[in-house]
Amino acid sequence: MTLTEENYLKALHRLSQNGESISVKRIAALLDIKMPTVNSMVKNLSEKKLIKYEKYKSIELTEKGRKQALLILRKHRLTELFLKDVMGLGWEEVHDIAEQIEHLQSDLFFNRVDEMLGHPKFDPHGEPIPDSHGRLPQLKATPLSLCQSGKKYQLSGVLNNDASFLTYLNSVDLQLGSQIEITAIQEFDKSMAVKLNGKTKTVFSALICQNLLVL
Amino acid sequence: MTLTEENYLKALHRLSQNGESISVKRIAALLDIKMPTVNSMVKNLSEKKLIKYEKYKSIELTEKGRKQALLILRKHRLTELFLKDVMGLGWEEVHDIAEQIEHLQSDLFFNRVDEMLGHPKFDPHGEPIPDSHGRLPQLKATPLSLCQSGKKYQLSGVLNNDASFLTYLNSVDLQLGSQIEITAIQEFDKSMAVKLNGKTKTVFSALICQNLLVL
DNA sequence: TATTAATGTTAGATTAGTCTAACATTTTTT
DNA sequence: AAAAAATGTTAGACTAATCTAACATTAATA
Repeated sequence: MTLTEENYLKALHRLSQNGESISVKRIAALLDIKMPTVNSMVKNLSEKKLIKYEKYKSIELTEKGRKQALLILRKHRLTELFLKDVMGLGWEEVHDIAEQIEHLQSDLFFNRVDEMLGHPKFDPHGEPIPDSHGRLPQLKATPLSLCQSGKKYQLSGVLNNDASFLTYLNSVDLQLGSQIEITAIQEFDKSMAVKLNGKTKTVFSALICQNLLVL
Repeated sequence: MTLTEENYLKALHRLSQNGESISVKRIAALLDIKMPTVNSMVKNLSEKKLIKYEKYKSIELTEKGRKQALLILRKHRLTELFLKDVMGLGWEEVHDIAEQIEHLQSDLFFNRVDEMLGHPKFDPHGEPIPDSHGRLPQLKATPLSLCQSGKKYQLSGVLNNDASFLTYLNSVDLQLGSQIEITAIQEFDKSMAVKLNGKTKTVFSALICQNLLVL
């Protein structure tokens, strides 16, 4: 597969995420490429059985195509974690570099990255990292707001990256992997009384709960 | 610059290393590409002032071209060291991966790699690593066999990668950067009595001395 | 439902990098 | 110095990925 084809597959996968059907227009918009160009690439990918395509109909990834997309996504997410955790780059700096590294052809390299990170299952946004066969773990991180009282969870990501939110998380010493136990939920405003890492007790507003992803 | 252009520049630089003049034929052979293809690329690089080219004459890198080539070489050599020392990959495994990573566009990434490695000046073969401006250090690693008695040196590379040789180096705990002090040189067989890292005393045969590069 | 708007497709051009076949120049050998 | 060999160049074709302009179909709206 060419680098360009890989980028189309990634885009296709991303568009297929939010339920809506995939159109030439949307691909063109996402990749900032003109529609006729997309059209010819769509034909190409269709010939390679990576997508299902019929004129004027909406586009779908085949199983083969989805697997390829997930393998690229795996490389992207592992790379982001690596750049951040091993190399100490800032979260906002890693995306562009990962966009380039994700296209490397070297199982050896990515297996080693995976190993150095301890075979992570989720990235810092709580998004699952596909395994080396392009399969996704069944588990999906849930917003804390949908969780039950009396249970324990692990912070697996956040849905909001505002500085003020992240600063708050720091202030209560909440990091990826931190334990969150819900001790009570207020009926009225949906705020939650929680115990963090088995120690600190505090209260999360509904808004905070909506932005914390847990497992 | 495109990836292809970068690879041509690297090839040009490599060919310019061993004195001989650079011909279309030699570039074609090195890159495994047909001569007419090389010919057109040579014209292209010439227009971009990266090489000096006249029909039927031999080819030379311009200062600009050499600088570009050295910047790529820098990325390649830093990457190889990183893959080996930070990621623990084998020396024989790193080249192909570095060939891909060397084309990444990210000063941030390579500066961080450089930093994590402690701004190394030489790669494990004793080859100098160009600085971030594409300049080479004046120093050139020397075989230990040409060094003087009573002086201290740092191991900067090896000229032999046989397993038996490397195993030997391991057995005397000799690594890149290790200190080697020459305490005496035998007139007869050119063997050297040495003190390693200020501790271990041993004797290196002439053959060993010829294959150790020091600064 | 007829028209208009939005979206999708085709046709044909362009660029980078590659090729083969044919021709040109330089170098080597006789 | 002439012939042969080696090397270099030009011409023209091909593929992947892009574009614009024109045309076609589907969806929205009056």
